[in-house]
This record gives sequence, C-alpha cells and structure tokens, in this order.
Amino acid sequence: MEEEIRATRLAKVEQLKQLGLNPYAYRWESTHHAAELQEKYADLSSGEEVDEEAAIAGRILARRVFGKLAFFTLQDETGIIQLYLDKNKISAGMADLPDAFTHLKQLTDVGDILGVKGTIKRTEKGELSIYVSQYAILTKSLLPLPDKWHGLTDVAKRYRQRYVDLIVNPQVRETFRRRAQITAAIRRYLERQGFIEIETPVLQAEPGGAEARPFITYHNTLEMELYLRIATELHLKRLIVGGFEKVFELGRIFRNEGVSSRHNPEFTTIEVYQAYADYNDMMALTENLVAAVTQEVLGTLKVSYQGETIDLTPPWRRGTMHDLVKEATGLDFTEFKTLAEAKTAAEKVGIEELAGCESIGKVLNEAFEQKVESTLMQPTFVVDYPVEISPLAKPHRQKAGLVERFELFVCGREIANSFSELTDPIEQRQRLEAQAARKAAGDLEAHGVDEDFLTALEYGMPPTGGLGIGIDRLVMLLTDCASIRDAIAFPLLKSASSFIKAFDYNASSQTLRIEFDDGSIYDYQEVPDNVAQGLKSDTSAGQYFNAHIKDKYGFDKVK
RNA sequence: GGGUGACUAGCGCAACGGUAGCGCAUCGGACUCUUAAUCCGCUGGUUCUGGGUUCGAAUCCCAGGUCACCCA
Repeated sequence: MEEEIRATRLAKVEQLKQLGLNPYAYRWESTHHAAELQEKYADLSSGEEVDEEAAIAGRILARRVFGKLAFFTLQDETGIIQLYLDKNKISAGMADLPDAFTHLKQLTDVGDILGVKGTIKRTEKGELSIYVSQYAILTKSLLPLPDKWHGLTDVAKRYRQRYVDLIVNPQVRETFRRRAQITAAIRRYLERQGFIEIETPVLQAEPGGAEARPFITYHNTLEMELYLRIATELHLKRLIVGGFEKVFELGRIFRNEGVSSRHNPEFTTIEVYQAYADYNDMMALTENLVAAVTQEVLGTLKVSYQGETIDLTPPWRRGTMHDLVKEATGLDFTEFKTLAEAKTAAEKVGIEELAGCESIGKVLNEAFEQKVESTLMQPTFVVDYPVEISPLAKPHRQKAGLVERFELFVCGREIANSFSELTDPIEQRQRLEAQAARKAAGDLEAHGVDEDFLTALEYGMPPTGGLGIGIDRLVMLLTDCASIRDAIAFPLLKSASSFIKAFDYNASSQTLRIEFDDGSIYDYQEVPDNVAQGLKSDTSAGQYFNAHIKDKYGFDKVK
C-alpha cells in the first residue's frame, strides 16, 4: 500500500513537471511565520479580512477540500495556520497558470511543502487564515504521514524516524528547542563569568578521567588503536596547567555501556575548571549556573518533573555522604574500624552486592546508592566522598580518608559531580597506578596511566575546582522527559535485524560467505566443515546462524 | 545480565483454534466557511522472523529479533 501511495505521488511529480512546475523548488521568500500571524491578528474578529499581504511556507498537515473552496492546515516551525483557498481568488492571482486551483486540489497531498501568498482573513467560523492568491508546491512528499488523529505513538518508530515524530508531535520540537536554549544559556552564563570554551580531542590514545569502558577505533595510516573519549577532564586540566584560569567544554563523550531509559552510549557533558578555586566555589557556581539557566529558559525556578514539583531556588540542601547514609540506614560509617565490620552491618540493613567491595569507602558508596540516591528528589549536594571512589580529587583538608568532592542529585539522579582537583603529581601517580593495576587484573572500566597528564601535573597545576554536569539529565529535568531518549534527538538504537538470503561455503579456505536480505555480504573465516553443514541442514538458517556462527567466528564485510 | 509485556494494512486498533476486520489516510465521484469536514463508491495484508503441533494457526508450543517497563 505504501508503495502504491508512493507511485501515485511520483505520478503527481511527473504531472507537476509537465505543467512546467518544479516539484522540488529552489527557494521561497516568506514574510511571516505562523505563530507571528496568530499573535498579531489574535483580536481580528470572525469574518473580517485585512488587506495585508503575507507570504508563508510550511508543510500541509490537513486538507479539507470542497468543490471550489478548500481549507489546508499549514505547519511551519512556529506553529500552524489555515489556508483559505478560494478558486476565484487563485484563478485571478495566478492567471498565467490555467486551472491553478484544480491542480492544487489534485496534485497536493498531506505532507507536501507549500508556499503561499495572500491576505489575512479570519473565517466566519473563527479560524485565522491566509486568503491565498498564489501558491507554489515547494517539495512534493512521497510518503504518507501518520494518522492525523492518533498520530505516531509507536515509541521505537518515534526514535528511529525522529523526523516524522517532529512533524506530527509539536511538543517534541519544543523539547529540542528548549534543549538548545539550555546549552546556549549555559555557555552565555559561563562566558559572562570569564570562562572560555576550548575543544579537546575525542580520539585519544589512552582514555581517562572516568571509570568506564571506552569505544575502540582504529587509525589506518598511523596504524594505531584509538579510543573515543570517556571524559574531557584530563585535557581541560592540561589547559589549566598551561595558564588558562577558567575553561570549559560542552560536548559529547562516549561510554561503551548498556542502553536504557537513563543511559545513551554517547551523551553530552559540560566540564568546567577554575584555577584557584575549590569545591565550595564550584558548589556555588553549580547552584548559580543551574538556577540562572532555569530561570532564563523556563521563567521560574519551580520545575514540574513527572508530576513532582522541584524547587531549584538556592541555596540547596547540603549533606555529607556519611550523614545521609546514617539518616537513611542508622549506620554510622565513621565508627567502623574494619571492612568486615562494615559489611556485616550493611548486610543487616539490607544492602546487597557487597562481595566486590574491597574497602569501607566502597561499602559506604553501595549503601548510599542503594538506600539514599533515589530518595533525593529536591536538589541536594552530597559532599565529602571516600577517596577509594574518587581517584582525581584532593584529600579532604580536615577529614581523613575522604576527599573534597560533591555530587548534585535531583529527582534521584546524579546531575553534577565536582571536586577540589588533585594537584599533587606524586599522589596522582599512585592513584592512577593503582587503577592501572586493576586494569591489568581485568577491570574493563579501569585505565592505564596517562603519563603525559602526570608530566603536566609535574610542571605544576594551580589549585583548581572542577565540575561536570550531565547535560542530557539536566535537559530531562527541564523538559519533563522521563527517558533520556526523549531528550536526545537521535538516540542510539539497535539496528533492525536482517535475514540470511543465501550462503556459500568454500571448504578449502573454510570461508563461509553469507548474504543478508539487506544486500550486505560477509565472509566468516575459519568456519569448520560441520558448522557449515549444520547451517545447510538446519530448518532455520537464521536461527542456526545466531546460535552457532554469529559472534563466534571472525568476519570480513565484503559488501 | 534477569524478569514481564507488546509486535496484525501507511497510522491507530479488533479478531484469542475455523472466511483477517474497523476507523483514519490513500484512490474515484459530489460539494464555496471547513477544522477528526460530510456523503457515495473502491482499493489495500509475508498477522515481526524461522520452525513445530493441528484437518486447520494472527491465535497454542519452541527458538530468534526489535521495542517498552521493572530489576541488577
């Protein structure tokens, strides 16, 4: 059916060409946008006309055609406006094109991009309209839009075909407009404070600055493996060493992790570094930045998120990790002398998965994550973290075993992370080497020592406060999105599966060539005879492939 | 990684072991104030994929895929 609709519309493309019209025009000059006209003529009463010329362009969202009169609903970026299409007026306005009105009726479809010129008129039924005298079909659409009443509700399709989602769901456009306002407001705020944005490399020989699995890629002519950055931290700190005092970068980082409603493998963060500042300064900066941006974008500090009202008016609550855990569980982690003691006490109050915790600090962190995190709805600064989970933070100036670090939680989610940055190159080396040892022992989230970063620290980094904010999560909060996928225009999705169309086995080279229905061809190497025979004899080649070949043999993509 | 559920026409949905249907859109016709226009008529299907059970499968079973939600 879709093919038939497409064929019909392609035929209309031909008809337009034969009329000497270009179904894929070059440009159009508008004088107004829909929302602008709706606002300007809000007080125009029904049945009244204004003799003001307006030119506008947009997508046809609905068509209501009568014999010699038609109403179209046109949508541009700002909103919708009705077109009042009267045969007599169009015939007069487009005398050089005979039957212009009939062509409009017969050759346009919902989805086409149309430009019109005319005057302003509010119809007798009260709908503000453009009383069209001339039109041009600017782009012919070949594919049907979703049902005008039910719209597009299939979540997967909304993400895979975001352009359709944007066409039919105006609130989605509003989300991404607001996202742009948020990032622009953040940059403006920081620039007003004297920060400058410097871009640091995405491709790195040694990823660092966070504990996460990286994506691996390969540079052909240099013949080296490279990693996509998992944080911008280490390079921004090099800039502080270099003499910049206030730097930031708002950009994409990549972590090779699972996908969920809260995680996308590529996501946006901002990291901010300020020389001669500590985490107290960064706490003030965080509060002021988020409040200023929220006020600017939303016009209020009381944000509605998933039915809950979040009040971002500073100052925000502050509590140490120890106090918050004590409050939630009754456990005072300052009293534990041994790891075993801490684990036993934690297990008693229902904290699980403690097997991998090799220090009291990690047990404390588990307790926090399991019992406290999700309860922090209103903005809360959690301060003073165990050193074991904070390899880049400076030791606390009063409390032994802790570092000067805070995280900001809103709606049970971490939004920001900040420390008084570690500037002692010797201690930094020890912490990175400890991590490198874990990497050697098989921890995929640990990384090797970035020697160049340590060299930079040895030249001397001034005392520095650092701050990272998860932009996607902040956008979710300020746009009331339940899923991170609603806050990212094109979230990563698994590719739709493909089926085996044909296969061929070369016994002498042990190469199994498989052709998929999408046209791609792969050669699987070193596939034993019996496996290839199994593929041939199994009732379902696809099923056999998934179970016995996919992920089990190396392959080359032939096509 | 584990659990639960969903997947049927372009879109939204029904049929729950016995002829795959409805609304909108599409296509043809009528119509100069509609806005889910209306009226008349006609189309359109690999029921996610592959197996199995059965005289017969959208429906039951097995495996796989994608998505959503929950848990880790």
